[in-house]
Amino acid sequence: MDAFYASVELLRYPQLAGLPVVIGGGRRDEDDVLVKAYAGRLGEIPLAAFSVLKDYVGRGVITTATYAARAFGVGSAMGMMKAARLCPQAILLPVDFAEYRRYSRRFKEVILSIAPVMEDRGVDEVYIDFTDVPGGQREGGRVLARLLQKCIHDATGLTCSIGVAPNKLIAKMASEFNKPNGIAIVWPEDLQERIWPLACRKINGIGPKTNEKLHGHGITTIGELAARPRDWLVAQFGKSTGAWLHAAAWGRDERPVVTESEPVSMSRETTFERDLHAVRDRALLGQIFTELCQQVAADLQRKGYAGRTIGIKLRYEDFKIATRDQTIEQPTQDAALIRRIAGLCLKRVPLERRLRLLGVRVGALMPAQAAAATAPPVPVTPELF
DNA sequence: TCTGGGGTCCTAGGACCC
DNA sequence: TCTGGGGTCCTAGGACCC
Repeated sequence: MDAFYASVELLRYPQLAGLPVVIGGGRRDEDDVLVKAYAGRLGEIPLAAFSVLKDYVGRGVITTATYAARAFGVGSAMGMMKAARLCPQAILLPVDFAEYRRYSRRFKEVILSIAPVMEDRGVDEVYIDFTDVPGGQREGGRVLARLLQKCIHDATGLTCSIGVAPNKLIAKMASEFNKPNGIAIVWPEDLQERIWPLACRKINGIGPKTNEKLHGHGITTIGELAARPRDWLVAQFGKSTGAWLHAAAWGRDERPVVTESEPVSMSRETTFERDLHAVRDRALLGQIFTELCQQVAADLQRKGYAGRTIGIKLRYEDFKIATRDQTIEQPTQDAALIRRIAGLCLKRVPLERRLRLLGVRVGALMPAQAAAATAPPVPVTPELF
């Protein structure tokens, strides 16, 4: 989906069309301020709904920016304070995940009604297997892609960009070619001309670290990566990553479109308004800790899962991360038990430095029903003879 | 001007068992 | 008395993605 969160907000507030708008989480000033520059131009937007980026205080990051805001160099994952310097006049809207999820469900329903083999990749992205969809091969998939775009737009008012290719790896790259509201068809024989000139970073799975390492070896483009012998890549990056890098550069990817999966873990975490100290802010930390446990437990219960591995995550003021976890006998979804085990984890981690973030995680999940079936029988008081 | 939240997967060492 | 592999589980950290 194109600029998904921002596009949903533009449906709600059409008078923002063409203006720089950013969607950001985190905290804002108590009093949301409407900047004078926009006074009179925005009609009936409730003042409480938004503020202006330059008035933001806090530690949030941008989740989405409209194309008008992107023109100022503002982009996702950028700190709000930095974005405010680049584009102080941008309208700032708080995130409304519930609303985005509603639109997410809607566009996925549309896709499923047309092409039932769909893999969920988060709130705004999916893989679709065109192979067995009637007409899915016409014009290399362009006809079906156009149909999907039209049906999604009719149902939601939103635009999306679609890449069609022989596998997920190339399709993902192709989907970026003609954003927004674009379609790109990439054939196997297009590899050299359309994929090899791209930066390695465009490969889904090559992040900042691998990219840096590749740069260190003088490898910038996918074509340069493809030129390296497989054995050399294995020697540099290890058996698994090396082989994968080679395959990816040559456009090879056999992963199926996975239509169903079970969650592995659920977690809640929060970044504090200010860094907290384990001793000096003990009461506040304890309260936040308990709330996180309650939230995870509620998530587990609502979704019908229980887990055996309880863990915590700390981020220190210097941004270093520490995790601890402990596995228990029986899966649980109980807030008090999670709190108790997480408390034990907390005792095993250094607490001298101040903390920026605290998180609680439950892993090794299984459906709560299955978990109940594995529970040992309730002990019976032995009869006394 | 400091950098969110919720996930998945991989690696590597150690414990433990056969 | 000393020495084998193989397999699974647990734990901590890290890379990456949306």
